[in-house]
Amino acid sequence: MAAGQPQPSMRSVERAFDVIEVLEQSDKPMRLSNVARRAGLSPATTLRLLGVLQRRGFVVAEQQAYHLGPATLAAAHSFLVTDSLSRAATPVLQELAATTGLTATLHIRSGLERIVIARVDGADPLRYQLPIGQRLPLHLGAGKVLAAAMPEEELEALMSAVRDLSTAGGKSVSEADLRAELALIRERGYHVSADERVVGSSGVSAPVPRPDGQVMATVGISGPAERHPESEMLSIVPELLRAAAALGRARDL
Amino acid sequence: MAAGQPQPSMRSVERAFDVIEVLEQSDKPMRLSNVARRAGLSPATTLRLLGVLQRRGFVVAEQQAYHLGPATLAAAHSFLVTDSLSRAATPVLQELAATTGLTATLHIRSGLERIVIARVDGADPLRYQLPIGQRLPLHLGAGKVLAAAMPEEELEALMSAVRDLSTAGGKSVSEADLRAELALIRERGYHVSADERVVGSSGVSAPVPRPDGQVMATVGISGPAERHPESEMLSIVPELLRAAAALGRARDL
DNA sequence: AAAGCCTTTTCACACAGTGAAAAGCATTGG
DNA sequence: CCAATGCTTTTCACTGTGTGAAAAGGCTTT
Repeated sequence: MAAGQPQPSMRSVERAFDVIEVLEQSDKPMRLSNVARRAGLSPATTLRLLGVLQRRGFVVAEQQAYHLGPATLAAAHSFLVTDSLSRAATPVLQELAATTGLTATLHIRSGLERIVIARVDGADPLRYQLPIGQRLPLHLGAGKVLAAAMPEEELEALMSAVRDLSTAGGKSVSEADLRAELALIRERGYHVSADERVVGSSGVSAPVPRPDGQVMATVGISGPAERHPESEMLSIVPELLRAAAALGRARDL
Repeated sequence: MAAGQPQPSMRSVERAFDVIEVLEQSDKPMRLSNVARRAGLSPATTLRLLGVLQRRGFVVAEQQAYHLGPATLAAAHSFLVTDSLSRAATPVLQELAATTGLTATLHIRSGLERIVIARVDGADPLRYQLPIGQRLPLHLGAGKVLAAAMPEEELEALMSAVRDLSTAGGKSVSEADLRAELALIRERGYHVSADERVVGSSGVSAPVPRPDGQVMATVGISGPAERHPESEMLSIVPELLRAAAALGRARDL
């Protein structure tokens, strides 16, 4: 395996993660019946799975409302300490943030989404949430850099998984539009965005290449659009590409 | 269920989490055979489990070395956003840290360990690692506050799980010693420690009660021992207890 | 008090998950 | 350069695990 997709099923294990995903998507604790419905499982099975997850600390039940538990944090901690990209991220992002005054972010692709792995805020006071660990789409903003590197098969899966491709700015986007943009990104090696995922925010992102050529991560810079015109974003590109290359080299300790 | 321990087994799911735990404990990527050995599973089964975990993003394989993946971060993010204690933690810890100048920490018990859920550094430059998500023992430092609240059965499990009860300072501790200390903590409602888990570090911790009386979390304050004598730690106790009560009340939004 | 919905338990069956063993690969050393 | 060792991956037939329907037991709601 190590990269294969022949499916030795493991149904019950798969279902356990379905439950985790359901709980992850909810922003508040869920009742059993609700979890079961969302995960497409019978209440009996769901109860059993939640029982195991609970004993393992991945789920916490407050009376009868379930949500994810502290063991998720312990696992995440291990990931951050072990993963070579994560470990390399902080200093690189810090330098980017320091020299540009903007917010620097590292995303890793996971399935048909991307996850915020690290982030360093620049001088600009545009700080929403502490978004480390947040799942974000692949078809908006920095996500496009990752989408541009996907094999056709997965790209199709993405297209059919996403109902509405239009941006937060309200611009409607067809599949053809998106594909054209991805081609452009592949050609140029970076992507400049504005008002895509967040209105009023613009940024530049570049792919972080792995030794084998695969692209599973992006580095990006972003900030409030009015204060930072596209020209400024473009001027950062060389430095961004240097940072991306540095991160790419970091995979072996 | 919701608090029960009748064991509807789910062997394969349980094993999946055994694998996660094994990977979590290792600070570097592991090979298949190694994971299998540590988890006590056959290579075939281990491979299948890793396959599922990989597809779910909970495990990443770099060539043939496995470690935890970015999906753990996404789950942790959801936990931090959803869990009422975590959400309440930051402001409370900030105030504690600000008024005392020390580091304030919140732990939650998970199984026979505790996990660092939130932490705010005080003025003192005693900052090792970014330890959020770290697993720490229940028999040292703030952990004792949690151990003191455990039902006898679980306490016994803890005692037999921990081989060596002695502190980092080198003081050897018998089971009777520990039990006596736990009784004292139950009586007083807080615990002052020095050189227990980390040499040169001392602190005070208090239990965070839940409405049902259960104690599954601790708030604590800690700093370098020479600069902060026990008397100073004791003077903080009232404020600490107030913080603990505030956190206890926070469980319902 | 009855109706409705939720959680939890029980049970018999089917097939998902299993490990032994074989087949492929890589690495090491003579 | 080939043999030997140790790892990963595949295959396969058996068995016990995981399964959902249905019943039983709790809450709320009206």
